[in-house]
Amino acid sequence: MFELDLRSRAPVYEQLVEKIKELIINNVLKPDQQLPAVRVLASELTINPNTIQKAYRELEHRGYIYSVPGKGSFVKPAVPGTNDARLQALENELGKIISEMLYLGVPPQEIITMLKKLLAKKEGGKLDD
Amino acid sequence: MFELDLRSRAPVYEQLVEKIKELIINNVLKPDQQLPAVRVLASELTINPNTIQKAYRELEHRGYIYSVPGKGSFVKPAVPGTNDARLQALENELGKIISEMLYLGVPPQEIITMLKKLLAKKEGGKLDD
Amino acid sequence: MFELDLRSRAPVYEQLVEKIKELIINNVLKPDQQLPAVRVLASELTINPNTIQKAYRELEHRGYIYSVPGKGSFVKPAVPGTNDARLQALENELGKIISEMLYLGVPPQEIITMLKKLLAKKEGGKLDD
Amino acid sequence: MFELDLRSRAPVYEQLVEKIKELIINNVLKPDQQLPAVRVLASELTINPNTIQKAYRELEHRGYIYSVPGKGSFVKPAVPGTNDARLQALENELGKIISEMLYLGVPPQEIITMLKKLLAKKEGGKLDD
DNA sequence: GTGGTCTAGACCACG
DNA sequence: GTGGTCTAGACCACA
Repeated sequence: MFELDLRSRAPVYEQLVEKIKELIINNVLKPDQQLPAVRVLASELTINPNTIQKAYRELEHRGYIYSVPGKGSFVKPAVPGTNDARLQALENELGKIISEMLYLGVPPQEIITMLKKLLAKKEGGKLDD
Repeated sequence: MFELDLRSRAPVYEQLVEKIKELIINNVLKPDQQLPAVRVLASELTINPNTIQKAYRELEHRGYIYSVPGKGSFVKPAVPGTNDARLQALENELGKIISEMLYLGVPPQEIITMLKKLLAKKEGGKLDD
Repeated sequence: MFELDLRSRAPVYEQLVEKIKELIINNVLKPDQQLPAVRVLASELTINPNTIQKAYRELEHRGYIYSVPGKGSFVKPAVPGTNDARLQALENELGKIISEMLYLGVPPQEIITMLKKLLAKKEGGKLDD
Repeated sequence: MFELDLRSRAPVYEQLVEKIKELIINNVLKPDQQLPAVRVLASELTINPNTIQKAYRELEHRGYIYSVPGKGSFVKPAVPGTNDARLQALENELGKIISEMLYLGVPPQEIITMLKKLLAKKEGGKLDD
């Protein structure tokens, strides 16, 4: 399903959170789709089930999935307009990235072009579903 | 000079790295300008000099500053075209941010507008220097 | 009759208990009225009859209903003055809620107002029956 | 510091969360005061440190404390006006409690009296600090 | 010394 | 079979 870097400084469970979050955001994992069972994913990644569970719980706290004991874990459908705080944080990050690009000598026009290209790709990817 | 959040779960030295990196990127600290001496900064921020040391070492490792033994640490001038790896990483991050914004329901057009607004602000700030 | 949230992390039988308890408390289910048969309710809610059984057993244990073997389950009439323990527990819960409201900055006067408003609504609802 | 019921159906870590939350809400644990170290509390309660940590992390997620690695865990000062959702939930719970009290035969006037008495006690307790 | 991560392995409730 | 809880015990980064 995906790869983990066990030697990374980032905790394994955090890497898991990021990877799964990405799959959800990119619509690879669809709303209400079931995630791999804790034990299954654990054995696939040769990682302790507790670590997977920690990742799942963190994803639940962050609002990306929901877990039903005895049933499984599922992708939580996003409700637009309920994450203003998150959006603000994203705009903030965006600002930092732009600053660094400018610092590295990328012309503003090129940044805009880059953004448009990325948007086209993402939108295209979405239409593929 | 700047503020640290000792309550944050982010390590102090990491916060330092981020803050100084920001000052360099935003051209507040100019190329070849000398950074505050370790002991001075330590007493100003009332934190352990070892922590400052670690932050400076990290900044040097990441290519934002250089150290001259016996003299101190200085801002490393950015040379356009020599940081393709970093640029690639930034584009990657940009992609993730865009994905999440789309996921949260922000229309593509609005993202472009947001970017342009941010660019205008940054460029304006730079011209002020 | 009512809705269950199969996505909730609360066990289905617990949700059932709460819902039915609410119906009894709010006098929608009257004293000595018969509850739906286990199998009927099970097919209506499309859940396992065993789950309904468990909920009914729990409700009986808590004193809200009584079962007549071969006949079915019925709402147990409340006899004022026989539930001091439950009342004490409720006062306890009330205390906790008040504490948290005060902690969150709600002025005492506003809490009293809120209570009176709620009481008016409940009493009104009861008169409607 | 407090007691746990190891035979209860409620998970130990949840009991811990509730108890500590109560201490914070009732101002027994003051803002920015340090909580007992994970290992210390674990040995005091003869419970596994992991369980304590799980409770602490949950409290952090719910906004009652903050943990700084290497430093300790501390009570997070409450910021009034930032918990509308929580307040709504509390009002909801309040409604249920009132319903049940009415069901048990408590006259509305008595409920108001009870509330006022509780408020007086809580306020008095706060003034004691 | 602090919180944090991770493993191995056991047991439980739910449906 | 599912998620959840708990223990015992090891190791790490930070200040």
